[in-house]
Amino acid sequence: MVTARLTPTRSASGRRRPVQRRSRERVERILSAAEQLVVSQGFGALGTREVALRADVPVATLYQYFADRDAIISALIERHVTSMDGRIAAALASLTSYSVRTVVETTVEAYRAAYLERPSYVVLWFQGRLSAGIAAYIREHDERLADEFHRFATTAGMLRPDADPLVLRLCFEISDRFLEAAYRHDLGGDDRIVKEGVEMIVAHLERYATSAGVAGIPADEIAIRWGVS
Amino acid sequence: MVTARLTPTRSASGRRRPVQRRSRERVERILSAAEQLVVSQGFGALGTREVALRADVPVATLYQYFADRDAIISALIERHVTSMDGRIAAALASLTSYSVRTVVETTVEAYRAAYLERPSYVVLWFQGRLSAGIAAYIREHDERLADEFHRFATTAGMLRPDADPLVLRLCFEISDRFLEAAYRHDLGGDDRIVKEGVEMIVAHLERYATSAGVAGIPADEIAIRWGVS
Amino acid sequence: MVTARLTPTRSASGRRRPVQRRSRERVERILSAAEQLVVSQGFGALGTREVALRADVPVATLYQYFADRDAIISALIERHVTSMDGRIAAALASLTSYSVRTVVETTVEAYRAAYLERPSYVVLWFQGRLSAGIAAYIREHDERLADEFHRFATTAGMLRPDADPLVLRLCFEISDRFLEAAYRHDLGGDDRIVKEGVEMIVAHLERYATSAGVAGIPADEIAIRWGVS
Amino acid sequence: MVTARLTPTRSASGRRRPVQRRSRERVERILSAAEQLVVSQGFGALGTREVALRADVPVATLYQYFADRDAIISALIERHVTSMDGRIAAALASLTSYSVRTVVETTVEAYRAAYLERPSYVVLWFQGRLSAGIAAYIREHDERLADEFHRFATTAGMLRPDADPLVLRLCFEISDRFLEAAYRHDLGGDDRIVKEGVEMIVAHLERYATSAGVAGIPADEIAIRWGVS
DNA sequence: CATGAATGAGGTTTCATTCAT
DNA sequence: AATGAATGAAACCTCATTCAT
Repeated sequence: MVTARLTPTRSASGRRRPVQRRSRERVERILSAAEQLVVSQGFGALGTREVALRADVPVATLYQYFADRDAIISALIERHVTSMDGRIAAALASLTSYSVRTVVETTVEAYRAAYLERPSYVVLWFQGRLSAGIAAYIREHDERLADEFHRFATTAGMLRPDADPLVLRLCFEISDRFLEAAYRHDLGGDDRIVKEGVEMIVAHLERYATSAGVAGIPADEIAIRWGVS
Repeated sequence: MVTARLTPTRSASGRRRPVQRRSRERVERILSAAEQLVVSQGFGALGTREVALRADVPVATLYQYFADRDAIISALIERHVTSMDGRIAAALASLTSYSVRTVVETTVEAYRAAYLERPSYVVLWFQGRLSAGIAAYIREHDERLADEFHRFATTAGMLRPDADPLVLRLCFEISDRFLEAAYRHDLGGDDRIVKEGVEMIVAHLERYATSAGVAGIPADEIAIRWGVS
Repeated sequence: MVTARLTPTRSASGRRRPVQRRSRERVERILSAAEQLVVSQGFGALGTREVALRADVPVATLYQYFADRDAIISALIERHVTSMDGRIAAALASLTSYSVRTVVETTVEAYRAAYLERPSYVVLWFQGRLSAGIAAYIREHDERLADEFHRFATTAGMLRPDADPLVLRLCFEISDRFLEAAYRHDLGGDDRIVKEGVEMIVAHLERYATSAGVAGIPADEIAIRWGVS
Repeated sequence: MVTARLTPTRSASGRRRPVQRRSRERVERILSAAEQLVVSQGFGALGTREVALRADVPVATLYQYFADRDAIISALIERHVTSMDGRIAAALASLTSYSVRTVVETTVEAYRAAYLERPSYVVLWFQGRLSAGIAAYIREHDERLADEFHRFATTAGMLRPDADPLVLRLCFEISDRFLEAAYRHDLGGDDRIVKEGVEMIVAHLERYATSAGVAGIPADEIAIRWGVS
């Protein structure tokens, strides 16, 4: 875990101190190097020596910022998760009409935009999930996100009140997978696969939707807003 | 890759030579040890030393049967794939009526039966997919299987002739995933997840099905048989 | 070695400068932390990081007060030696009658009192003796102390003038050892071992003693005083 | 701990197999290197890298013979202890008359002979005693040896039956120490120190001796023999 | 004077693989 | 064919120390 002192604090004068800026840059460089490595060689290749080499810092310096090798992986994942959550929240908040289809499509679009910007995402997401603690972290996050969707969709009246949260969790799992498949061979993402996947998800969710949830609910008629936690 | 000499060849006399039988047993022991290890400790723990220890053979002896560590993993996967393919073929061959639903359900049931017998499957399948060459192997196999399904289903008249093979490939991907989700926390497989997943796949495939493919075609009306390759 | 600036010097005004007082406190804190560490974890655990942590000063700050890690150990030992010498001097100065037995017993008692107050002593003494320079320092000190005893005892007429200084040095060595043995398992010191040891030393020294040295010489008949160096 | 297979076993033909001889030589080389290192630089310098360098084997090879760094230290100590015990037993077995003095002098002579042959002994003995498990091992060994002496001496009628075993333990401790002192500066051992030390021990033990134990008991009048365990 | 940050050097251990027999 | 022994390469991590501020 990145140590707290790296969180951007401002000195009394209001300027960031250069030392802190340098630290920040280094953490960035290290994480970028790690990401690059994971993406090109797989998670197994993420060794301290290699990361340090690519980040152009001495190995010992890694330990200034990260407790151990796992902490680097954690930070990598965390960074992605946070970024992803932000993108989804922003995308959903800007919708004017909420239907199962618009919500699903918008969410998928948010992922696609992220993938476009950072192709490392898929690799991180899929391979990171395997090792011990990380797996738990990602899974919990995904389930939390799915449950948030469930709460939002039922409260907003898109899904019937008795819709099982498990359904949404499954939809997240499956979306993960078709997205992975879509981006596996094609850095831009195979449009046909995405389209098929979205149809599958939308069709499935509409089984649990209210008629308003199918037709769409104007944003101003919804009391609850996404991500206003 | 298992070295060629292990493929069951018969000596001039027509009897297997005892040495070969011993070799065969050893390969089995090694692969079983490897599988046991992967399942209990994860793929990272599959080291030559450990495998040899559990198989009760000297480490150096591994190299009599396998070119290198990766070859052990490959053989492990290959063994599973072959076993899985056989199970699916047998299950489908015994159907009396072929519909999208019965074919999907039967296939999924075949997987479930295999998982029940060999819980190692999920681990092997999901974690093995990560490292380099293995990933390619599994993916190719899955695509070949999906394409075989496509050929079978269109030839048999279950799917419309213009159904995109890609649709079936996607269904395989997604089935993989909901099965993984179902078996992740529950060694017996979460029935609700499996049911949801099957419904999603069936509903999606029926979009591309003929009416006969939805209703079911008697086995004796189908010219082509599954697995008679 | 503690840097010179820490020797209590007075500024021109005759008052200690507050900065120096702070330094002094810090040195104390550092040494206490080091001692605590050595006693609880052994000498091997005396690392800069750990000492700094326990002393609650930044690691780099250690180097304001000590040239390097060894200097901390040296200071630790020095502090003990000085304290020990003071205790012995005080104890001996208060004797009213000087005989081989009273001197030995009093000296041993002084050690015991010190051990009682600072159980760290044994650890410091025995383990510290190993590394390079420290060993020499302690040995020299012990020999100087033994020689001082020799000078005192012969001048005072307790030992015969021709008694070999080597005998006293040996007695110091051996006392060290039986004390270590006595305190090894027993924080209070095993009385039986101490008693045996004292008897052994006294008996041995009396071989070289004058008859007055065995019987005891009143303090006011002795021209030389201990510790008036 | 050296693995069992290194114990000199003979093959069916009665010849040592060359492979085993080579292993044996390597273990010797490693232990000698370690010993040399400990003696010249102290125990702290006993690092795997350094030992391997001096033994002229790759670092990884150390782990063929020793489980870890500590195992090397253990083997070093064990080797010395075994050798020492043998020497003492041999020396005592050859005595024709047993008195407190002859037994003490003979034992000390055995130590001296060992020191002469292997000057590393003192260092090993004294410094090894500090780290964790080794300390316990040596101490226990010493106490066992002392108790064996006690049993032998009381059974043989040299010491009074009520002599406290603790007395002998203390004598061992102290002998250790005066020997250390004697050999500290002088590779041949300072004769005067040894002489003083022996006198001190003999004098002390004679306090607990029978008159026969002082005068000497002919070997053939003693039922029990040393080291015939 | 004080210190956060940086780092070269080294620590021990494991690994997959090869080779001599 | 079988294997005990050997090993280069790399793994992660810690340490005492210095330096720029």
